[in-house]
This record gives sequence, structure tokens and C-alpha cells, in this order.
Amino acid sequence: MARVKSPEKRAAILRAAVRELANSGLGAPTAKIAARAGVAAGTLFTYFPNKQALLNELYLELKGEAYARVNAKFPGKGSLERRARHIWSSYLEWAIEFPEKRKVSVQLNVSDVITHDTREKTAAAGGAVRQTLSELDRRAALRGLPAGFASATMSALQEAAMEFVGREPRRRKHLMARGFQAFWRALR
Amino acid sequence: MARVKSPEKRAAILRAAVRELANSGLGAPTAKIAARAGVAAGTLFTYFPNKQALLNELYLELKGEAYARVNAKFPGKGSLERRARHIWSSYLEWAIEFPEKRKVSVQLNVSDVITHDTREKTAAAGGAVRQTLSELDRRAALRGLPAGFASATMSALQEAAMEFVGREPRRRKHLMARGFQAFWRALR
Amino acid sequence: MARVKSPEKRAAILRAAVRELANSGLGAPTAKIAARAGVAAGTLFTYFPNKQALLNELYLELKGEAYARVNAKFPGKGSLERRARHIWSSYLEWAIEFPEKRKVSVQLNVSDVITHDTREKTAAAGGAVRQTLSELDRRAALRGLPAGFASATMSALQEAAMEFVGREPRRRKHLMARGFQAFWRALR
Amino acid sequence: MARVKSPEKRAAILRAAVRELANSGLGAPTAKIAARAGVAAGTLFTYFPNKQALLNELYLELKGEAYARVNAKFPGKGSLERRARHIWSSYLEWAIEFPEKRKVSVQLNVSDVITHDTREKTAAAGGAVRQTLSELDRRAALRGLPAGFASATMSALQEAAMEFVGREPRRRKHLMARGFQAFWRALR
DNA sequence: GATGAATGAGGTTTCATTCAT
DNA sequence: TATGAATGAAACCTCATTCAT
Repeated sequence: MARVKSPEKRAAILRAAVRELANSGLGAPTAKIAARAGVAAGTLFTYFPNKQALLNELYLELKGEAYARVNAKFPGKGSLERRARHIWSSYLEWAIEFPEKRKVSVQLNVSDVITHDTREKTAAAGGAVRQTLSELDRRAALRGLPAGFASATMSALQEAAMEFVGREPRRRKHLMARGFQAFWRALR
Repeated sequence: MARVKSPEKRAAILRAAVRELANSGLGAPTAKIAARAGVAAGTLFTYFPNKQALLNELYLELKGEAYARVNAKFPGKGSLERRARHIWSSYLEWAIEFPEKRKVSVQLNVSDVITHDTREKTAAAGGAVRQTLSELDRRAALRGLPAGFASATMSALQEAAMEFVGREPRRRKHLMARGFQAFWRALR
Repeated sequence: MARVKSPEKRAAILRAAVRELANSGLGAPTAKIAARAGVAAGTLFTYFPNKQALLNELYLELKGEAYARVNAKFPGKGSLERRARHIWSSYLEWAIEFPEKRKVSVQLNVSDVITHDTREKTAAAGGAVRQTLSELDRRAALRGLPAGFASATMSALQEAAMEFVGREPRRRKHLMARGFQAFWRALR
Repeated sequence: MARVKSPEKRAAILRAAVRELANSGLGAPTAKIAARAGVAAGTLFTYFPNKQALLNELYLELKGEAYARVNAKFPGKGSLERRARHIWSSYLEWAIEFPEKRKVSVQLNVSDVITHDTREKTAAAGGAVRQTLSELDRRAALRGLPAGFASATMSALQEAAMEFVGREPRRRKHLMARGFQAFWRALR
């Protein structure tokens, strides 16, 4: 039987990609990524057909990881506010814990390398989150705002919150709480 | 005296850069930018010493243009809400009118090509906006939020609002108004 | 393991570099060197990190080759004159046999591309030659001439001799002998 | 009447060329030469049809200057040794006084930019020097050395002497005298 | 499957020279 | 004549991808 593609190597490549992309932007050479992952330049292409595919898979991975955080211990039966707060906090904690991952995720998001297909997949991975956010949307709708506005607002405000937590890590808890308050009021 | 460096050509290059960058990301070749601007490849480098400089100047130009929009007809003596609403609307209108400019501006912003120096210059160009936003900040501070949170929130929510206006251009007026309402409530 | 970096290819590149540099000076394009070596333009850079490095390694190679000639059959136990004559003749023969190599070596020498480091390495490669030349120097010192003058004089006179041997190859033996005589008398 | 080409500008360009070429080698850009000369890039080409012509004229100029030094106060009626010593010293003094000029002269000499025509012109400019050197050659010929060997030897030994004078400028007089002694003995 | 040398298209930038002013 | 902007060929080098080992 032939050797089998090792999940460890695949993971190492993705990990290395995060580091390199965070440092050098999307132009980071595949050779450097491979080197940091401890594999040969060519090996990268047995795990990913080309760079674009690598970037798309990385994007999925990052989004998936963030969603996993949110879904863990999700208070499925809590009030809408309780659930929204959970989403707010758990995602924010992930982003703060892994600033490089978040940075790369943002860069990939605004770039043109992410295919429509990939975007659909991440949307699908929403799970419990989607449900909650659409409930919020329905509330927002009463106020004449379109579907999706709630989640867009949340991520927009999280963006803002993150920057400040980055500057004053000590006040993290406080800033996260206040940030959520602002969010909640925005949609009230 | 010989031919004089023409502001038109400079402007054409910047205009072409917006188009190319919007289409192909920051990796867009200088040769293509020059071609679209109707000048020779080498000419680009008589107007900008290198690609990085071009991108930085472009960023300044875009930010400057947006600020100019906001500063025009700024109701310097209006209430805080009035002034905030003006900033909200006028910037949003610019962004909606020139989606490519906005896209490129965002891409430049998250990339690493923008120097510290450039960022300082854009900050300095704030003018009337800064004054208003810092008033907002002082209010926000009462709510335990850090300095700068107000403007970060505004631009984050504008980001969200833009997306929706893009999808439903007909409801532009309505969405802009509602979006501001959300913003205003967030900071109450 | 993948293909292994082939010494033949490296040698072919250096050989091609000699030809191209002899023809077109130090400005000879790396692309032409690669083409003459029968490799792709990019391949040159897997053997040498950049053009300057290529030129420095070439210089080392040429100097090394010349020294190897001299060191072969070096009459380590002969009289000072005998040893000096050997150096004189064997180097000269090399230079006459490979005029392009010598030309390139001279060009590299007066240019600014050769690093201090490279110069030190060639000096270190001197071996038996250095020993003999410093003996000569000690004799020269008696005549009030500074250390290093002997070897400088030798290479300077060889330079002159070479030109004439080039013009009248038939009288090579004779000219080499007379040239050495002039050298020997200069330092008596 | 049209403006006339100013000899001052021509001279300034040649002067600037020496500086630039000494610093950056023959690849020094014409634009930098022009800038250092205080003229516009294009002006350079009204004084010299192209770069190669500039380099050739510069070579002539440098050789001419050196010859002028030698011809001044030439002891036309002195003994052969007296005349040879004058050539030796006066050229050496020039070379020591203007190290950049000498460096550039050497670089031009080994390069391929100097045309056959230019070389003939410099040879022709020899004047009194040629006469003396050919007398030396006739003496050398008795020793079985070819025509031209005397002058080749002289410039070769001067090359060596210069290096050492450069290192110990204080002993200039002494080194020049001893160097000539070595030269004289070589041909004795 | 793993390796890394080989490839060559393509990127940025330089520069001699031209030419409108 | 003087200027310096404009030109575009060409230089060096990078890099995604292929493929012999």
C-alpha cells in the first residue's frame, strides 16, 4: 500500500501559511510556507493543488475554527440576548487569542482569491449561530433594516472592539461587555 | 524649460491604479497600471519612485477625497447629532458612488504597504471630522468605552451599511437613515 | 531524494560566464550566461544567489585554478630563483592558455564587485606561492622596498610579458625566459 | 548667432564622469554624471553623441593630461636614464595626485568600450615619451626582448609602485626612487 | 508520497536616448 | 542650446508549478 497523505503535514502547512501570510501578506511564497511547515516545496502541492486552493482551504479552516469556538457551550436554550452575548464573546476571545489567524482571515476576505463556492461553504458552516443571528435580524427588520444587517453589525462592532482590546488587554473583560452593550443597543 | 510633469498624467495613473487594483488586488502589475493610464511603463516611475510609494500616495488621495466630501457643507454649528449624521451620510455617499475606490482603500488599509508616516498624514487630514468624533468619544467614555471607539464604531457600521446599500440601491436613503439610527443608539 | 544539484551545471555556468564576460564585460546579462550554459534563466539562481555572488565565485575559481597550476610540481626544495621561476612560468602558461579567463580575472579585479571577503579568500589560497614571494620580499626589503613589492612586481611584469607572448606566440619560451630575467634583475 | 557649446560645460561633464565612474564603475548612469556636472540629463548628449563616445573622449582626456605632465619640463637633452627617470616620476606624481583619474583610466583600459581608433590616438599623443621609450626598447632588444617591452615594463612597475605609495604616502619620494631603480635594473 | 532542482513567465525597476518645450 | 519628461527595451530576480529521482 502506498504511503498515505498525513493529516499532520496538512495541518503543519496550514499553520505555516497563517504565519507567513500574517507576516508578508497574500504574496507570501509557497516555498516559504513549505519551509516553515518543515516540508519540501513540492510537497505542498500534493496536499493542495495550487496556491489559490490552499488559500481557500485555509479560509475555510479559519472560519471553521472560529465557528467551533462559538458552537461550543452554546446556550441553545437561553434568551436571545444570552445567545447573542455568547456569540459576541466567544468569537471575540478566539480573535484575541489568535490575532494572526484573524488578520489573515480578514485579508483573505477582502481579497479576490476566495471563490464564491468557498464563501457559500463558510456560510453553511454557521450552525447555531445563523439561527440566532436571523432571529436578531427579524427584530432588526421591524426597524426597517435588511436581512443580514444584524450579523454585519455584530462583526463590524467586533472589529472595533478587537482593536481596543488589542491596545488595552487588561481591560479585556470590561471592553467586551461594553462593546456588547453598544451592539445590543444599536439593534434595540 | 522642458515638458513639465503633468498633473493630468499623475491623476491618470492614480485613476488607472484604482481600476487595476480593484480588479486584481495589490499584486496588479505596474505595467498594466501604466498601460491603462495611457503612458509608457517607465513613465509611471517618473511620477512615483516605486510601487510602494504609488500605493501610499493613492491611499492618501483616496482618504483625502473622502474627507473633502465630508468637509464640504459641514454643519459646523449644528448639534452633535446633526454633525455626526452629516459625516455618516456624506462619507457613505462617496463610498457608494465610488465602490472601486472604497474597495481599494480597504485593501490598502489592511495590507502592510501603508507606512506609519502615511497613516499619520491621513489622521492629520481629519479636520472637522476629528473634532466631532472626539466629542462623540467623550460621550462614549461616559459609558466606559475607550477613546476612539466612536469613530471605530462609525466606520465599522458604515462598512456594514455599505454592503446593504450595494445590494439594494433603491433603498439607499432609507438604509442610510436607519443605519445612522443604529449607530446613534449604539452610543446613545 | 530529488534531483541533486549538479556540479556539471555549476561548472557550465561558470564556463559560460567566462565567455560572456570576456565578450561583453561585466555588464553581460545573466540570461545570456544561462543560455550559453544550456540552462534556464532561473536555474542560474539556484546555483548562485545573485549576479554579484556569481562573479565573486568565478573570481575565486579562476584564481584557484591559476594557483593550482603553480602548486603542481612546485619545486619546494629548489633554490629561491628556481622556485620564483616556476611561479613565473607556470602562472604565465595558464594565462596564455586561457586568455579569456585571464581577461575576466583582470576585469573582476579592477571592478568593485569583488568583496573584501573574496579577496581574503584568494590571498589565503596562495599556499607555496606566498612562502616564496615573501622570501623574495625579504630580499627586496634590503633594497628599501616595502613588503609585497616583489609579488606586485611579478604580477605587473607578467602582465607585460603576457601581452607580448600573445603577439608572438612562437617566441613564447624565449619571451618567458627573458621576462623572468628582467624580473629577477629588478629585484637582483 | 546661436549659443555656442560651452567648453566649461564639456569639462564639467568629464570631471563629473571621473567621479561617478570611480564610485560606481563603468555602469554609472549618464543621468548621474549630468547631475553632478550641474547640467540636465539631455544636455550631456549635445556634448557627446552617446555614452560610449563620452567614455572614449574621457579616456583621451585622461591620457592626454598624464602625457602633458610628462612633457612639461622634459629634459630633452638629458641622458637616457635622466629622461626615463623623469617619465617615471612625473607620471607617477600625476597618478598619485589624481587617484580617481587613474582608477578610471585603468578601468576604461581593460574594458571593451575603448575603440581601436581611440587607442591609436593615445599612442600618437606620446610625443617626447615615445622617443625615450623606444630608445629604451632598442637597448632591451639587445637582450632579446620585443619592441614595446620597455614601456610595458615601466607602466607595469608603476602600477606596483603606485599601490605602495598609496599605502605609505609619507615614503613617496623614497618609494618612487627605489621603484625606478628596480625598473632600471630590470632593463639593464 | 516526498524531495528539491529546474523551469520560464512575469514582476519591478533602471537607463540611454529622444524630443516637445 | 538647454531642459527634463517620456520612452520602452532590457536587466535582475522571484516564484508557482512540474517532474526526475
